[in-house]
Amino acid sequence: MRAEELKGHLDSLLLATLEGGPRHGYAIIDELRRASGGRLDLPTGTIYPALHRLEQARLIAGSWSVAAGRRRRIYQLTPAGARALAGKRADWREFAAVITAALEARPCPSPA
Amino acid sequence: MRAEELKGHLDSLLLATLEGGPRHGYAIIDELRRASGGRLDLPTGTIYPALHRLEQARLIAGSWSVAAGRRRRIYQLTPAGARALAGKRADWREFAAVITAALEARPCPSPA
DNA sequence: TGCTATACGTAGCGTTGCTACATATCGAAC
DNA sequence: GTTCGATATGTAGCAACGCTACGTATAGCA
Repeated sequence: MRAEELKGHLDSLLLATLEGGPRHGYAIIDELRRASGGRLDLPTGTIYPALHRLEQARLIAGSWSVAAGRRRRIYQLTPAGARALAGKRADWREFAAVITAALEARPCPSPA
Repeated sequence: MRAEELKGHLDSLLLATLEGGPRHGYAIIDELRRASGGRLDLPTGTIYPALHRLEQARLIAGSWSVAAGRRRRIYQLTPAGARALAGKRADWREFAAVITAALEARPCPSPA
């Protein structure tokens, strides 16, 4: 999976993962790997800045917790985040349809 | 259609459009608009640099022509471009499947 | 003591698509 | 005749994004 492809779609994945309940960053990586059959294995340097962005945008809310001596930042969807996710799902469906159509459809033969 | 979404997929669209025969930049914009039902309306500042990239990568070959007093740069797929397009189509199908799965699938409830 | 897994973080980089602008020709409108 | 829009190409500079590479820290096991 090339890196550039993911651009603009990562936020949707993170929000969708948090739809299943609050999670911390490391667990989100695990869940995305699981949900994709291992094809989505995102580095921490991708996840954490993205979570910070989403938190600043108030789409997710974070809080610290400590379990087994390890500090974790637990994130959960805000109402705004849930609305954003719905919009992003619709966006994705349209985007995927457009790209698929343009890729698969035989274009009109060029007049040249 | 948000801008970031397209990143990493534009090259595929351009190659696919040229699969229908040689075309110049302006005509590619028209064809993409037609093939997408108007939902893909790319600015020239997006198309031309992308075409230059693809030409430098030898995936397309350009040549000047003059019709009705207007100079045009006609591009056509190279054999390498056709191979690249096949790969990109496969990439897209996998990418779309992964994102769709991650977006639609209910994730495992978090243990938290 | 060292290694691995867990867990978070950031600085810097490279790629990419877009905005805004510049240039030029042609045909139609005024 | 000049203005305007469509046709046609081009570039400089910007902003956004995901990744690499690093750093920090704790827990558990060999």
